[in-house]
Amino acid sequence: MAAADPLDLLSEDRALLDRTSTAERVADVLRQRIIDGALAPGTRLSEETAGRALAVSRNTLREAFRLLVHERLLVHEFHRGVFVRVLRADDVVDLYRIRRLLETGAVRRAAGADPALVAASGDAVADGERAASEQRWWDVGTANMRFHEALAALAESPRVNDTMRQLLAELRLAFHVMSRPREFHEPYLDLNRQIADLLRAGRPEAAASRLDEYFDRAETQLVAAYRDHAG
Amino acid sequence: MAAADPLDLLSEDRALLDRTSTAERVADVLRQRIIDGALAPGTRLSEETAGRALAVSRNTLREAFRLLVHERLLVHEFHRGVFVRVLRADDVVDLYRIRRLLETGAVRRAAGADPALVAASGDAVADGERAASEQRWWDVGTANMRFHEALAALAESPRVNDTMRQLLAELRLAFHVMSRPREFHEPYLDLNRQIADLLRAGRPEAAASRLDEYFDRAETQLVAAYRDHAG
DNA sequence: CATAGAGAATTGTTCAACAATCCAGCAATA
DNA sequence: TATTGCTGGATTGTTGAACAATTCTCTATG
Repeated sequence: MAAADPLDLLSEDRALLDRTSTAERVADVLRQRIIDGALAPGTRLSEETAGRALAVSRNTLREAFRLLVHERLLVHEFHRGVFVRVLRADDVVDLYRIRRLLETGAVRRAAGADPALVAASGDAVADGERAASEQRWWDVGTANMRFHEALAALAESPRVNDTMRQLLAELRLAFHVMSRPREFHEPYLDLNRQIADLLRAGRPEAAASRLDEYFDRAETQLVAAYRDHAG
Repeated sequence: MAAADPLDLLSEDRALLDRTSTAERVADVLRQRIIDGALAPGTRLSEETAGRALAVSRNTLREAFRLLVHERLLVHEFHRGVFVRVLRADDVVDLYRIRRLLETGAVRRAAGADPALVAASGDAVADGERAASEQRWWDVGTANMRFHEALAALAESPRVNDTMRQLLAELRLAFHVMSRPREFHEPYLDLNRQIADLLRAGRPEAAASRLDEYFDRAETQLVAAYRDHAG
C-alpha cells in the first residue's frame, strides 16, 4: 500500500469546506424537528409562517420542502401546502419489509465486513443498555436505531447507509403517534444484545435468524399498537 | 368482507385527479432526457439556458434540480451549477451491492408473492428476447431493467419499487459511458430466462442463486469495461 | 511560462407581484 | 335542520427582477 497522500486527506476535508446552501440547512433543521417530535405528524407548515420563523424567503423554503417531501418526511398537497407525514399502518408494514431485506442481507455478509463495523453495532447496544438503566426511554429508541443503522452498515454501501438513515427517520414518525416508548423499546434490548454477540462471535447466519425474529415481533407489536391508536 | 364502498374507489382515483406541479413535470422531462442519453453525463445544466429552453422561471427550475439531485441523477456543486452525474467505478460497485440485497431478498420470498408479479418478470424476459432478435440492443437493455424491476417487485413493497426504479435510472448513467450495448446485454438474456423459469417453477432459492451469478458476472464485466473506458 | 488581478458570467437568495386554488362563513332554499 | 351556492379572504404556484457572492476567463505583467 502506498504512503497516504496528503492531498487525499485534504480532499476529504473539502466536503466540510464548501458551505452548503441555505435550503439544505433549512431542510436539516426541519428534519431534526420532525425527528425529535417538535413538529408532530399532521402539522401543516405554512410557507409564510415557517419562512418568517426561519428568516428565509419563500423560494428557499420551498426548495427545502422539496427535499423533505422526497425523503417522505413531508407530504405535499397541491395548492394546500406541506404537512408532516402521518404514517399509516401499511406504511409501517412497508418500512419493515424493506428493512428486513437490507438488514438481514447486510448481516449475512458480515463475515467479510470490516471488524470495526461489527464493533460499532456492539457499541450501540451498550449505549441502549446504559440508557435503559437510567430510564431514558427515548434514548433507548435512539440507540436501537443506531444499532440497526450499524447492522445495515455491514453491507459497506453508502447507498444502503443513506437509504437506511432515511427509513429510520421515517419510522420515527410512527413512534410519535404511539406514546409508550418504554413498553415498545425495552423488550428488544436483550434481542439486540444476542444479535450483536452472535456477530462478534462470527456467526452471521445465526445473527440473521435472530434479526428475523426481531422483525417479526417488532412489526407485529408496532402495527397492533398502531391500529389501537389510529383505528 | 363488506361490500366494496364506491367512495373508496373514488378516493383511489384522487391521485390521478390532482395535477402535478410544474417543477415535478420539469423534473420528469429532465429525468427522461438523462435516462435516454440526450443529456450526457458531465453535461452542465445552466439555469439560464435550461430555464429558457423549458420556458420556466429560474426558481421553478431550481426546485426541479433539487429533486433530481436527491435522486442522484444530477450533482450540485455550490456556486458552480448542476451537472449530469458521472458515475465512477465505485458507484457501480455500490449500485450492484444494494441491488443484490434488494433483488435476491425479494426473489427468495417469491413463493408467497402474487403470481401476477412472477408472470410480469417472465414478460420482461420475453420482451428482451424479441428485441434481441431484432437487433434493438438499447431495448434489450430496457427490457433487462424491466426484468430486474419485476424481480424487486416480488418484495411487494412500494418503497422497494421506488428505490429500485431510482437505482436502475442511475445505472443507465453507467451504460452511457460504455458504448457496446450488444456485448454488454446479450450474454444475460439466457441467464434471465433461467431465472424467470425457475421462478415460475416455484423454485425461488434456485432462482436466487442464479441471480447471484448474474450479479457476479454483470458487475465484473461492467466495472472492467468501465475502468478501460474511464481509466 | 506562470501568476495576479480585473471584469464578465453564473449562481444564491430575496422580494414583490399576480394568477390559481382552496377554505371558512354566510345566505338561500327545500 | 340539513344541504347547496356564493363570496371574500387567505394560501399556494409561478414568474420576473434585483443584488450579493462566487467562480470563470482573459489579459497584462514579471
